[in-house]
Amino acid sequence: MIRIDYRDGRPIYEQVVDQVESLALRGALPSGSQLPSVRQLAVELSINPNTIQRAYAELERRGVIYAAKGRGNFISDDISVLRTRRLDEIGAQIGALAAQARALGATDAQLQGWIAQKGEDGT
Amino acid sequence: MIRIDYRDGRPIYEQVVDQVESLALRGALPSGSQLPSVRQLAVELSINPNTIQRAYAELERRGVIYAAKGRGNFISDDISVLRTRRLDEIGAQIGALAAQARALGATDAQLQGWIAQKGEDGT
Amino acid sequence: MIRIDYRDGRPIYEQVVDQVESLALRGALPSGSQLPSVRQLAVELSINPNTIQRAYAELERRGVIYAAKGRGNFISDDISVLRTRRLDEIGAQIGALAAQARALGATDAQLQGWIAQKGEDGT
Amino acid sequence: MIRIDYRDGRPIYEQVVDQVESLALRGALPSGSQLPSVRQLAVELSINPNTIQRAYAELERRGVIYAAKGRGNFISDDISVLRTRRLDEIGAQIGALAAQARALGATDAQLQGWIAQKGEDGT
DNA sequence: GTGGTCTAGACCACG
DNA sequence: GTGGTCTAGACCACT
Repeated sequence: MIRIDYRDGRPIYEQVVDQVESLALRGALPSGSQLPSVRQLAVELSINPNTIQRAYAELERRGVIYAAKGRGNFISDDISVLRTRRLDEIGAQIGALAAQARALGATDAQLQGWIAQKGEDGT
Repeated sequence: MIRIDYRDGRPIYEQVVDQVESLALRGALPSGSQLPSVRQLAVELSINPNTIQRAYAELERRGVIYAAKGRGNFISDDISVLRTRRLDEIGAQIGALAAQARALGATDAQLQGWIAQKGEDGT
Repeated sequence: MIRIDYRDGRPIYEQVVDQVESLALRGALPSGSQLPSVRQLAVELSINPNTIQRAYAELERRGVIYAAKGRGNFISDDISVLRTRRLDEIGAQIGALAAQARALGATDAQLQGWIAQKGEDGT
Repeated sequence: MIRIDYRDGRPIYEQVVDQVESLALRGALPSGSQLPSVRQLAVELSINPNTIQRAYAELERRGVIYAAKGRGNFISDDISVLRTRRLDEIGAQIGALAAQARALGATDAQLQGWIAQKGEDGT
């Protein structure tokens, strides 16, 4: 379910955080569902438990999951709030990139093309 | 002309690279114009000459500038090519972000709003 | 009567202890009244009887309840003593927080506002 | 400047975070001033560098300090914002405790006494 | 068995 | 020399 790309320059714990967050925000991991334990996921991905621990701590800090000592880690209930917050962030990033593109001479048509849904008429 | 933000987590040499590249692509630094020498810019920014050297090396690798030994560093002639290449990169990033946003339930109207030019009717 | 919040980071036994103690000190559980049995409460809350056992042991240690072997657990008689002791603790905490606030530049007016009864003129 | 209390049940890294944050918010560590390096402070307190690293990471997350790779950690510029935020937190805590105290029968006089400045007429 | 903390030691990027 | 990441192994509190 989670994959580590060692060629990726980003730290492992960050890759884990992003993938779990993405799955949770998309609803692939429903609220209340239990995550694999720190040790179990560490074995599965063949990395150190401390690295998973760090990823889970960051996810809890972001409100994506909550930790119950002795029981496990679970997807948080208020995911929709996080989803809208994430959408705001993406919007800000797209806005900044669009401004950069315009400064380099991009036309509205180009911008439209970039955000157009890929394969929208795919069979 | 170039400013270093020490609070920024990004490395100093990267900040220099990005700012010079941005100025060149926008045309603020025309083709053939000479850049400040490594030592001069290092003194001006109060940072280590090695850091400037590294930034200039990266800029040369990207084709933004070229180094003429004993004479100095100059903005490359083929800036327009780099500009279109940079626009392609931005386009790819915006496309990826737009796909993410759609996966989280963003509407076309939202996407349109994000790329809309800010203050287009500003006085 | 007692509710467990699994999202709360605090251990379950501590949540049980705090809630029973609070009910007892407020008089909602009068002196001498019988508590649910360990097994019964464990079933009701769907948690391990060991956890309830630990909570009751802690409550007995604090003098909030007493255990009569073979008969059950009962609210202690000397609740008023515990209430004043608890008030002393709260007072110490408020005092420490007030000192912290003053060190950060809080005014007396702010402190007064914080301890002012909320909704004192509520209908 | 920083002291670890091993009898304190709280984790070491949290003690470091709280003490540095307190010093910064009170102005004892002015904005821009450099903190001891991770390794140096670890030696000074006779604890593992990783523990200090974790404390500094948390302080950076809170906006109290910023880290410049290869240069060191420095107190952030916008401390006043954090101070008011911290005061809001303290106010909320005092409010909650005051409500608890009232529920246990505390009088306004008692509350006033608790927030009264200690030793205000000390010679 | 589970999460949380800590130690010890190593490697890398940056300046 | 400095911060950032990772591994290995250990101990503790909680269920």
